[in-house]
Amino acid sequence: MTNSSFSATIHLLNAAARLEERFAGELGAVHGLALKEALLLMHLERATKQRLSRVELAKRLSTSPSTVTRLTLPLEKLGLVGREADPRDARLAYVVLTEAGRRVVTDARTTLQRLSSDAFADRWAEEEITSLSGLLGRMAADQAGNLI
Amino acid sequence: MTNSSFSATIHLLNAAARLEERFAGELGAVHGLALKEALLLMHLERATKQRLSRVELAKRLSTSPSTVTRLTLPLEKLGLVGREADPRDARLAYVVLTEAGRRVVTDARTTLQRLSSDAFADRWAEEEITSLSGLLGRMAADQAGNLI
DNA sequence: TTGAGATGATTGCATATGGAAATATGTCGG
DNA sequence: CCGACATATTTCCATATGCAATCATCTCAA
Repeated sequence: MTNSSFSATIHLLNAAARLEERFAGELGAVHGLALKEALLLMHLERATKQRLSRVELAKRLSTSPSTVTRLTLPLEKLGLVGREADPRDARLAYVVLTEAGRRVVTDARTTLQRLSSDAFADRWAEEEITSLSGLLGRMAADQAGNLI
Repeated sequence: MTNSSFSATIHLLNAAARLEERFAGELGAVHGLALKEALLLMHLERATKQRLSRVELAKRLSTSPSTVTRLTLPLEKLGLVGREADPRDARLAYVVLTEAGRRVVTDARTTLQRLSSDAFADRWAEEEITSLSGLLGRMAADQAGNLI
């Protein structure tokens, strides 16, 4: 008997790698955004005041604070995000979604939704997708600030 | 109503990122292997004659041929894999698992199984994990040479 | 109030990775 | 057989990323 946790893990890593590969190309071609940049904007969109500290973004993206710093640089130059200080804590440098950023993230999400639908288009019943989504969602049950 | 494909996709990417982060540390500490190196060895172990061409490995790992070339270099120096030519096609440079590689991959898989079990330890019923594994496996149904 | 330790952000450095180019070899039609 | 095109591998180059060090600021206890 094969360890089912192991089996799920291997399948999960494989599926994610394939999806990322598949998404990166089209998302970049359509919006000039990397997948992680789109996810970053989506986190901002969903946050209170549409802003988050860099450390908080790093946690939600499962990446390092330094990566967030470098990820936001080009987005700031493009005017998709801005920078805000916290009056109570001068260490914080919030990343805040701009009006232009709101437009871009809306479009990018539409593209991601289409790509997602395509990925499940064949051989999948709606209830199977819902079941999969629910189970995967449970893996993030302990996590704050989920996108969905 | 939220697009369930989109929801599943977002959860999938998030779950994979968290698992990779979690696994990388311990796998490296225990065996000195990166997650992708362990997966590479596992693919070889499962293949006919325990060998695969670099292009085939790239497909199965969802990475580029150049990455496979560089991934195998240190593994070869460690004696975990070797190189074999194909008598019929001089372009091919098979990556073949060595006896030392077999031992290492057995140990690494044991570690991965333990880490996987830990990841699902709480809040998960066996049948839920099996269901998740089955659904994720369907996402790879079109793929040749699956690990599981 | 003050000093020790914690936290947020950035930067330097080393490593990882993809894509294009270069090279070698194979295949196929004429 | 020959040339055009395809395929496998490697290398070059640019980019991406994590970690450790650094700096600034905050918190808390004495």
